[in-house]
Amino acid sequence: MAKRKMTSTNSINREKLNDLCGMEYAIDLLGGRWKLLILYKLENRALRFIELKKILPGITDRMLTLQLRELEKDGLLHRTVYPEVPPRVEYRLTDSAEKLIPVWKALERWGDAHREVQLPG
Amino acid sequence: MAKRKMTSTNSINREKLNDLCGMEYAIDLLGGRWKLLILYKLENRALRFIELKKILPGITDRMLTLQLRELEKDGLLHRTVYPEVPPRVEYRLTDSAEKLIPVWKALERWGDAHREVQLPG
DNA sequence: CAGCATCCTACCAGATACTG
DNA sequence: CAGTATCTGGTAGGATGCTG
Repeated sequence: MAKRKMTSTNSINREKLNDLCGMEYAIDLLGGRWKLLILYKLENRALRFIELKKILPGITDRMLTLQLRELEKDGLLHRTVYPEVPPRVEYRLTDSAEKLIPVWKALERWGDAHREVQLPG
Repeated sequence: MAKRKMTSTNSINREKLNDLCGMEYAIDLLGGRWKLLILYKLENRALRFIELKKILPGITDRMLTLQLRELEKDGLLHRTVYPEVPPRVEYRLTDSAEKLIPVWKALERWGDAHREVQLPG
């Protein structure tokens, strides 16, 4: 089978979509180190580039830019540029992305619970 | 901040756990191309190595082995070896992993729905 | 069957410098 | 402020061959 790229820095091959179940599709769009985390931080609020950078520990400008661009392209983020000086750009969730809120809420709860089990005390 | 490895082929740095929210912890454990998919395929059934390989399109022996070992180490899979010839090894979800079922169910539904929106027709 | 060992490469992602 | 451009190393992950 043809190699399907799957990293945080790629978008899905549109021609291969019919081969994928919803899970694989979702993993393709959200997989990687930063994407889910970025969406999660944008829950119920728009944030600027620099604000995102502050609350995403260790991300570089480059990676943040790349991830934001892909999330935008995949219909998960809105990017709004305000024609001001200095420039201001805000990112917020699309309706599609907001439907993911229950998913990451559940994932977060699980993470907290599982961590307790694995690291008691 | 110290670089925190985050790939499908590493386990979390236990000393850094206090810095992480449940989300980051969960992403660390489940991130990457295969892990969530493997767990998903094991829902409600135990599978053998070769069976997993068949239903995971494109995975290599090497990657499947690596991912299974990490999932086992992180407390998400049970590995049962039956002392037979030829050898038989079965993998099944732990209780912790079973608590993730609602997460990937929701993710799967979202993937299906989002794909419809992005690719009408 | 269920893997491990080895080798190899593409490319992810960090560091740094620069720009409108 | 909100990004690009460029260079680079590390590693994810593929191919192949072998073993208990």
